[in-house]
Amino acid sequence: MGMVTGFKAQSPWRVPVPALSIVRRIMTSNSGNLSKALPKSVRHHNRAILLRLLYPDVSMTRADLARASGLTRVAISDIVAELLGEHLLMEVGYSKSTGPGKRGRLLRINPDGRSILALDLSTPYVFRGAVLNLTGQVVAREEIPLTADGKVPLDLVGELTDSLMQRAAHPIMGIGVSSPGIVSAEGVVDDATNLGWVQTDLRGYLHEKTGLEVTVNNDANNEVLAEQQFGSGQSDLLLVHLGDGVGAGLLVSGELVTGCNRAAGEIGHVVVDPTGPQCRCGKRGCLESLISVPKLTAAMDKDPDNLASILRRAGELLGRVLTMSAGLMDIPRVAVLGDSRVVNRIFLSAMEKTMNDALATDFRRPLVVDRSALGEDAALLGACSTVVADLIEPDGTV
Amino acid sequence: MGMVTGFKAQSPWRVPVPALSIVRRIMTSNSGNLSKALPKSVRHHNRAILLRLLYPDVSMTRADLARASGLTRVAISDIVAELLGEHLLMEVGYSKSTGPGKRGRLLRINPDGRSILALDLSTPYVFRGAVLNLTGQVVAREEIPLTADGKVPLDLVGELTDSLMQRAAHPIMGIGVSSPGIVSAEGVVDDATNLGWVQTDLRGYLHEKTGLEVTVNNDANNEVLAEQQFGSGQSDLLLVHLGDGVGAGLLVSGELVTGCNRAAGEIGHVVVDPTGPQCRCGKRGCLESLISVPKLTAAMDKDPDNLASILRRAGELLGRVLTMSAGLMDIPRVAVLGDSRVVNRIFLSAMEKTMNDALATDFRRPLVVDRSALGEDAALLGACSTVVADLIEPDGTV
DNA sequence: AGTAAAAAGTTCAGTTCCCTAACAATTACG
DNA sequence: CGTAATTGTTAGGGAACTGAACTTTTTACT
Repeated sequence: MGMVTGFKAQSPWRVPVPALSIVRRIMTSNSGNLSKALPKSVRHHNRAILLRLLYPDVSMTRADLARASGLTRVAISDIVAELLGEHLLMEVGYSKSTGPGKRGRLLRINPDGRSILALDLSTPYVFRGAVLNLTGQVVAREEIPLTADGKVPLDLVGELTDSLMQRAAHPIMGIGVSSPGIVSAEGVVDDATNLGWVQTDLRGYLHEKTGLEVTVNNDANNEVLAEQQFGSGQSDLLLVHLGDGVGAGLLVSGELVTGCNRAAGEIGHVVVDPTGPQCRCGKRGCLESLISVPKLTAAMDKDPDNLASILRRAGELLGRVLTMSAGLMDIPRVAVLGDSRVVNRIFLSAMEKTMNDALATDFRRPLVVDRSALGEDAALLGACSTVVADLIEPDGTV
Repeated sequence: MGMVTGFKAQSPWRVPVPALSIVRRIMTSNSGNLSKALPKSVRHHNRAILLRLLYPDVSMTRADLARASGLTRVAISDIVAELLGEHLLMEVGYSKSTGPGKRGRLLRINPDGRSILALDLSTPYVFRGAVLNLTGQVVAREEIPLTADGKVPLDLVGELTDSLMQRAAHPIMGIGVSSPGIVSAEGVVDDATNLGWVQTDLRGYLHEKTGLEVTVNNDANNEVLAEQQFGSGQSDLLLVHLGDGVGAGLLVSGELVTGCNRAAGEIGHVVVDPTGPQCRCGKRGCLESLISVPKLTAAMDKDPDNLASILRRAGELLGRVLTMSAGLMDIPRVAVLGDSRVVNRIFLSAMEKTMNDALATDFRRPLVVDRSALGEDAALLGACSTVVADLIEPDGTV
């Protein structure tokens, strides 16, 4: 390899060595993963890896876990002993023999090792709650109507929580909440106009009341987590919830996108047609004013002969406004959650076609647009998953 | 707290306890952070925390570092001794006294502790390279024209690397590359049509040749990393590069978004106007066919009386197609990089106004649209930052 | 049937990395 | 000048991993 031919060494650029105005890196950067690591954190991390390998219903021997995790059998035995002691794992018989050698004892998550409480405050007229086990199965349900006798919503949340706690048969791991509005990292709910909540410290209230760990997230955000954890398993996913409003949850590399104002996914009042109808938010042509479920069903009721074309146009509109986002983030799938009168084949295929027509290239696999695999329980399951995440996500401390 | 009033215990939902089709969590999920943790990883993590606190030119004493990191002075002393031994840190005098007590010794990054090689293969007609120090200052530059005597681009990359290595005055930490096209996680470049690269293992080639660590990223992706590291410091940021093509880089919570096909940011050939002009990609009305720098300058040359309106319309168009993404991800700022004949005040303010008109709500701070703080060196600086990241990002191993 | 090989899980010693506690050195202040 | 505060270091101890060796169980081969 000879010298480079024809280059100008030290050539002066137009920008004259831009003196590198190195602005100090702002410490809010990088997902806050700036906490110190302790030897203890190593254990926490490795516990999470084992639990994730087994979650939700995989059976493996210690030796399997060692191979899968890269840790030694010694370390696995130690961690497993700890997890068995905490009733998070259970032994379930012996492995099938596949050749010479001692058969290993199969381990799996003990679904009833803990109970999880989940609240869904995002449905109209009613607060819903459930007790779930570690694997996300609903063990018990409660609900409490919002119309109730002059009580404020926060008290109803308290009562719902009380009755859920009484129905939990195992140690309660934590409370997960799906709330409408903007939810801060500290669990403070803002802008939940339907509930009249402005800067309501929901996490503080529940933690104070119960002493339990409490995670609060926006409803659509939790729904996309549920879709990952209990649905498709995809780690890049956009979920759009069509309901009375329009919200979205966004997962990138398995991480929930929350945004700089914690307002990620709040797309209902983004103007998509400045000539559109007046929205209750004051602007014209918000997405919500065009394709919310009430708007579409009203249009369909009014013009029952053109159901298909109403739905097709709505699907095309939603597809059009989301196309660039799907392209920008290179997302493989958009899941839509909502009333099946609206979110049906016609709507979804119009949306899918619109997006793929605009996105198609040879380096991109076609985008899939379909209905969320989860039903009405999505928000509850998502809330549950935020609680379980403390156990199976290594990111936590280290 | 009494019993919940008016709830239906065990009420049967329309979806009859959806049997929880718990699809097994696909193991590609969650950013691949599933590697085991060892005591060694703890040290790596804590080293990174210290270096990040000091990066790029902060001076602190050991005691300062202990307070800032949460680690004890003992641990800090130990880690610092190690870093001093590796010439990554240096002592620079004593701290000012602010009260009683011994004065501490100030520590800072030793900019010349390592050299970093950066290559920018994304500019037309020429490959550019630079030697940088740890803090991202350019120490030397090289370039090599692409027009050269029948040599294939890969050989030119090799020659450029050779000459850069000769100019590195300190131990070389690694090579960072900004390449056009789609770059896989393994550093294989695909779809770089200008260079004729299809499935070209650039990282393998350079690693083989030099034995150094090599990171390869798409050019726009690296540029947004540079903008974070050496520009604004924001950890949520969209950077749009207007050049012969149109590309973007996206940062969410400080993490680069790469997408399921590694095609995140490849927005140039997303159709934004199906009635638009034919694009060389075969489709009609791709973003690139409407607002690439050549297209806009051609339009401006042809109609010199309407420069402002051409730019305004272009800015409005770009703003319109990016609005939903900014809303969906709740991004505070869009930075635009490109020729100042196009990316100027008129263009940017049209874009900014378009987006804020559509996004404005009371829970969202106004979006900022401006020019990237970095100039032509953005891609080089970004490449450099990917190399330095191994040092100052705790996420790596643990 | 007997023996060798293989695999699972455990025991033991050793390493890394952190913490707490105690100490020496330096500085300000009354 | 003595006391308190602060920095940085030394010494001892605990948590969590590894590697090597060991026991037990199971299969396979002669």
